[in-house]
Amino acid sequence: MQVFTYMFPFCENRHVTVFDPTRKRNARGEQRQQALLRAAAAVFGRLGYHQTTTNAIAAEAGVSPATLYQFFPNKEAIASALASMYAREMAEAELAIDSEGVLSFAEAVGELIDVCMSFNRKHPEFHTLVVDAPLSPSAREDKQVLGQVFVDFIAARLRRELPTLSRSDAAHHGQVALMIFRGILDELTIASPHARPRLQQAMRNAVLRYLTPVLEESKAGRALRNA
Amino acid sequence: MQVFTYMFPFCENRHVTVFDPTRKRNARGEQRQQALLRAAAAVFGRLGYHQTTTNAIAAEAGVSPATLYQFFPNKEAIASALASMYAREMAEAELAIDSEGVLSFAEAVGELIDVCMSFNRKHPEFHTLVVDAPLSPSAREDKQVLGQVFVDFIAARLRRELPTLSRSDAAHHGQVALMIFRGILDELTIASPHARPRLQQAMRNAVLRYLTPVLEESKAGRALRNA
DNA sequence: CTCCTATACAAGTAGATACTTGTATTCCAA
DNA sequence: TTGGAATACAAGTATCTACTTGTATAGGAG
Repeated sequence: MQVFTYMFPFCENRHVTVFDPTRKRNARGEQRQQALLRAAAAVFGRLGYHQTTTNAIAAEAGVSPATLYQFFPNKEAIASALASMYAREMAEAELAIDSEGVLSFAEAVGELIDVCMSFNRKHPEFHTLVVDAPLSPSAREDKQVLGQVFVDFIAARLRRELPTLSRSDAAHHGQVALMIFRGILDELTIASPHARPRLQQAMRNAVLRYLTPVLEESKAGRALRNA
Repeated sequence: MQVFTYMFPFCENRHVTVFDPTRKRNARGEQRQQALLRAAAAVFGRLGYHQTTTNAIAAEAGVSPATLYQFFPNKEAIASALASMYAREMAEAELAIDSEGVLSFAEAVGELIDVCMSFNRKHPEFHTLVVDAPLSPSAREDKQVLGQVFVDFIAARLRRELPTLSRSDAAHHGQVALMIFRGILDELTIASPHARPRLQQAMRNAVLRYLTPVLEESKAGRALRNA
């Protein structure tokens, strides 16, 4: 796989036959690129990452395979572009939750879970991209940052309720909450519409029931010490 | 892909050049088949299902690729044979838990989780086989049965504590417990040895904290009605 | 022994699919 | 208007890997 070929100005033959990251885009090109991303999202959503072929993406977008490679160096780059987009968008949505800080712990965590579930329902292809696709380093970082935002949200809320909780313990509980979320999300993405509401409720229960004892046990400890 | 070719008795050329499920094995053949399965397990464990090539399995076993196809019709069959073996073995181990029925709810569920975690640690390749590999119908059934054994174990224990709980609710909670288990297991399989004990504890906490309120809330309800 | 069959492998084939080549066409800035 | 750059695609190629072919050897039942 040749990612791209530099064509230096002093080079005789300057026409670009492979992807060139420095290439200028005109309006048509920008639209094509967006259309290709939309098409890729649709096909990834239908078939999953591995089953999706670049030819299928090109066909879905109504262009030839060669055209696709004018805009993306390879299949991974398409998945990475989408995954990065979604990861940043989702992280932003999480950061916007309760910016005034008026929600209770349970309300805030419930809202976090709802936001994440809605996002995954709105973009079903996100799941396969994050789970199955080999992403570029930069996309992997965006994905990792997204996870960190989730973890930090919960850690911050835990420490707001219980300032004596160490940062590392708070982060640990955030991470476990994320694992629980992902475990149930895996099923949610393949669940029948009929089964979904119950699972969504189970998701909230599972995460909150894991987290609240972290606060409760400590209150109990305080009560004991105060007695 | 040609799974096998029937060589009928009245056929002139009876030599078998592809896999034949009816073929008799001698001692050497049985050993080769086991060695191939062991080799496959090792490579699947190192590389995951998709990255593993049949050539790599043959090389690991020290045989030619052609020899491998004397014993298995295709790559999927190797994964399926392993997955079936493991799924049955694991289900058996789960069914053996607390056969005398002396453990408390929390002890029994804790034991279930320990058994499952140990098994996955002992056979790291099981995870990729179950998650990534396209299995044969029969292996898929074994996998599904394994999941059901986990769910039923928890459902039975829930109903033993709380006979008024409906079968379908009990099964639902068992399923959610399984999702939580899988979510944390995903991380456990890639966690550093240093991080593992804490995660194992988190696993027990997460599942038990999800399940115990099912019993507690109902006791609370009963207490209210009795007041 | 002797014949049939199981075992073994060197050296392939076949099919899928990510990606390229060469060239024609459109756009737009100067 | 015109030339260079961007867009577009028909028709490929290259590679990977699951799987076969043909043939040679070992082993056990009779």
